[in-house]
Amino acid sequence: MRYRREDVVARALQVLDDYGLADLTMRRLGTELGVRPSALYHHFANKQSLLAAVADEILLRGRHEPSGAWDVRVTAICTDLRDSLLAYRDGAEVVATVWAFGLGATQPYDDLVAALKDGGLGDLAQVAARTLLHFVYGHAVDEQTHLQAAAAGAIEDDVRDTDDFVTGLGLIAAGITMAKAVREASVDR
Amino acid sequence: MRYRREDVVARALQVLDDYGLADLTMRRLGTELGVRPSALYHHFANKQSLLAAVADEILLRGRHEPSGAWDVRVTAICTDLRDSLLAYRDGAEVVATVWAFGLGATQPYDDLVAALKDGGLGDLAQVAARTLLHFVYGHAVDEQTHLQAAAAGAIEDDVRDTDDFVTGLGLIAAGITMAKAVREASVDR
DNA sequence: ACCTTAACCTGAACACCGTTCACCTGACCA
DNA sequence: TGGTCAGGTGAACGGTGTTCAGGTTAAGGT
Repeated sequence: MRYRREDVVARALQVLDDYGLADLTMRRLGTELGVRPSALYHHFANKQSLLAAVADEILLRGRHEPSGAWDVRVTAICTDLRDSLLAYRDGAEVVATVWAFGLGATQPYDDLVAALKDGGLGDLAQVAARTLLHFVYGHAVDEQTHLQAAAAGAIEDDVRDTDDFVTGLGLIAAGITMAKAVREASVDR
Repeated sequence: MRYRREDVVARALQVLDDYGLADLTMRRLGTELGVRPSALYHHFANKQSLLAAVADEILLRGRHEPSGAWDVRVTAICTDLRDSLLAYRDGAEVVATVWAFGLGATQPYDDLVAALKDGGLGDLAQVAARTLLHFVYGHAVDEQTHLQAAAAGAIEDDVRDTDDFVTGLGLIAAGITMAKAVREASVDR
């Protein structure tokens, strides 16, 4: 059996979901595909590139085209993003890392900036988008970490996580709304 | 020469600052101390514990006792925290990871919750504190990542980072202030 | 039908990593 | 003087990402 790039990504995503990021190793993935590890380097320059492709695939599979008023769109983008991250084991960690290193996963940022610019945030759009992403990624990584600790240890899982996410997101959204008001007042009319 | 736990932590912090997290290895640290790597396991159960101690040391060295009105205290805690993280190479990454895994670095969270409770945020204090930390850690990790990329590549370093931090922090602070107002109105009077 | 080309893969090695464990050493204290 | 024990040694174990010269196979044009 011979594989194409996309086959490898799909299998990597499955290994990630089944065994976690720590066990998503080039050797493990190779074994899973019935192939030597070195064969994977014909599809990806290094493991980071592989992970970047996996991150983009996670985002692609959970993507909804943003629509509606700018503020509900911002909320929807963040909520959908969280759902995408939580859909695969260690998904948040993978996507957050790839985004932080600038290797991919740019879609959520682009969508957020577009929505915020439509909302008249102007130059604040980029800062606001990054602030939102820091929250969503941070919260999702926390949630998945504790979720995994709960699966191994004795702690029962919190359903409070979803409420916390909505609350935290609302906090930032309120700040953005206020900043928009201040901005429009300073331009006078 | 024989070492105590704190000597090892101090040296680890120096290795971190000089060579980065990727090169802070048990073998490297051992060599730096003139000792076999296995000797380090007399001071720490594993590398994670070592990193937890390093994270706490970073926070301890940059710590200012919080004081003043609750809102300026919240801002001061976040700003000082950022300064602490940026004071050592890869400091943000180390502290954020230790905090995420629940192995230490709890001081900033405790300080923030205390300040927010003083501000009358009530049950929202914990959520607000985590939201602030997600921002500070996320921003600092980004900043340090790009700062390192700039040191290696051709990109010149942005001074815009500090402005971005203040702006983003102000966004969340505004959201918290608004949430506080809403909360107090709903309790009626 | 043949042959070329490029994509795909092998096998073996390299230089690391965190961690364990039986054993040794030297300072301190009763 | 002798015991205790924190600190250190040396060697190994099983794992990691990555490289590279060479083999193999599928596809496509002539």
